[in-house]
Amino acid sequence: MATPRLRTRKLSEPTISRLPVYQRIAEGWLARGINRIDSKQIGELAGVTATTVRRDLAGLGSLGTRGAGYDTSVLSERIGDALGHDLHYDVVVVGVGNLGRALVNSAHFLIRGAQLVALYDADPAVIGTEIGGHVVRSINEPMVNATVGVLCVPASDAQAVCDLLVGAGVHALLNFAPQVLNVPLGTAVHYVDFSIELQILMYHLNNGTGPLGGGVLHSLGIARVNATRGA
Amino acid sequence: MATPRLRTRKLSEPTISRLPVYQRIAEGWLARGINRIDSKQIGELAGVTATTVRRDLAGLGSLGTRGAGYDTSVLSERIGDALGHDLHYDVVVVGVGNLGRALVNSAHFLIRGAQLVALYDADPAVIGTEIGGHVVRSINEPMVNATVGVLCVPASDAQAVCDLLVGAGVHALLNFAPQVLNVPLGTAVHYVDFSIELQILMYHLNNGTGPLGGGVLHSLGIARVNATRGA
DNA sequence: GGATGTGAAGTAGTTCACAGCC
DNA sequence: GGCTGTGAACTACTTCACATCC
Repeated sequence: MATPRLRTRKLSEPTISRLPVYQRIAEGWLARGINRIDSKQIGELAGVTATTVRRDLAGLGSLGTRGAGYDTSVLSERIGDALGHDLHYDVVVVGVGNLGRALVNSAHFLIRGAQLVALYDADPAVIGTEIGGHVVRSINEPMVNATVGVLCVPASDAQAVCDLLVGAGVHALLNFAPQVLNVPLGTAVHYVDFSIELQILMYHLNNGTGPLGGGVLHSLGIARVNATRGA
Repeated sequence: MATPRLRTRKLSEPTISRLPVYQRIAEGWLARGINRIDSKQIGELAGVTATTVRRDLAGLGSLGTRGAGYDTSVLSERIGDALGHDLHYDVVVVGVGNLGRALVNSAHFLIRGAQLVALYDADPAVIGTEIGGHVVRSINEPMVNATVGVLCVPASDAQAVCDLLVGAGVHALLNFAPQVLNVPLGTAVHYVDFSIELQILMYHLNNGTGPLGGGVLHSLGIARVNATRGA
């Protein structure tokens, strides 16, 4: 489990959120047979400045070549290392409504290192059916061992499911329910809330703003948080 | 369309992402008949410090009462005003695969002010069927007039759909495809990328970190961004 | 020549600490 | 007494500008 290894020093939160973007860009170029890219090109595609790209990448060590830019395959690999893609993660998805299905069926969702091991649901109508190559299990069955839990359940069930997952040894939760979760110290929870994303967009619409304003007016670098309990 | 009005001064990006959380908390308490809340309580439920809550709310004017906290109904209302919930938004969703359905069927997704006006898809098998009270139209039909467009299409189709929406007068896009969009200046784009959220979580899992560390170890305040083109 | 990597400067956001008001 | 609202300090992040190296 804990495989600390000689990882790079701690990266900043904004950097962490941008690295996956750079990696995807590098992989895209690599797939097209291009194996050189510079910080200006990455920045344009990612919607950030070239300086920011260089700072972010400098945090992973000296990956680039002065005068020539970055090697796309080295870049992809080193970012993967920094994000922990070389480790192995067993992922459990709880709740196979439309959102759960969307994730399970998405080619993009599970990246290298992450492997779906089980699906759970409470609805007898879907228990036993097969989705994305996995038979949906009852939430009342014992949980399999896993590292990451993804919650795609209603807010009212989120805490109970969270407790089940934590009890089964899950240390990281991706929570799509608009509900703050209580977890033991040492458990990471990351919240994604669609409604909040829409509200952020609406604010920018009203105010004609967005952090960036050059040619492409992105509403980049926004965030997500959590929600209320009960109600 | 443009209804600028006497809006509050510009709010910071992190503040904007937290206000919807505070609002939901206030509404939850209000629904339970409680009409007073203080910054410490909000902070605990939202996973931020009381000071941050007060700073954020101070940006909307003096909403609170010294010694007594905030009135939950006033709070909810004023946050709604700041985020533009008093205005009206016509929302179009393109792509009614699992993700599109999840959004359309979610009670939480559309908040006050936002109204779903049409669904589009390219798949003949779903065109003409009814989802969430709306008949799915063909992407080849002319687009209805709308303010906000939600893209739930594959990355390869995202730019084309984006162009259609922008051509039809849409000024704000919520993009779930892992694809950076080119839009005219003045159009807001907000990106949500599930795979990136998972990668951020995995980083925190490996590093035992998370911006906050008190009792609840949230991986709060993370972000989203975009992706590569082509591939 | 050209692009990286980085000290230094600048900007934005958070936290402290307390004055002000109920 | 208690909690808001805010100047001041602090911390974090970004941008500038340039020395460094291929």
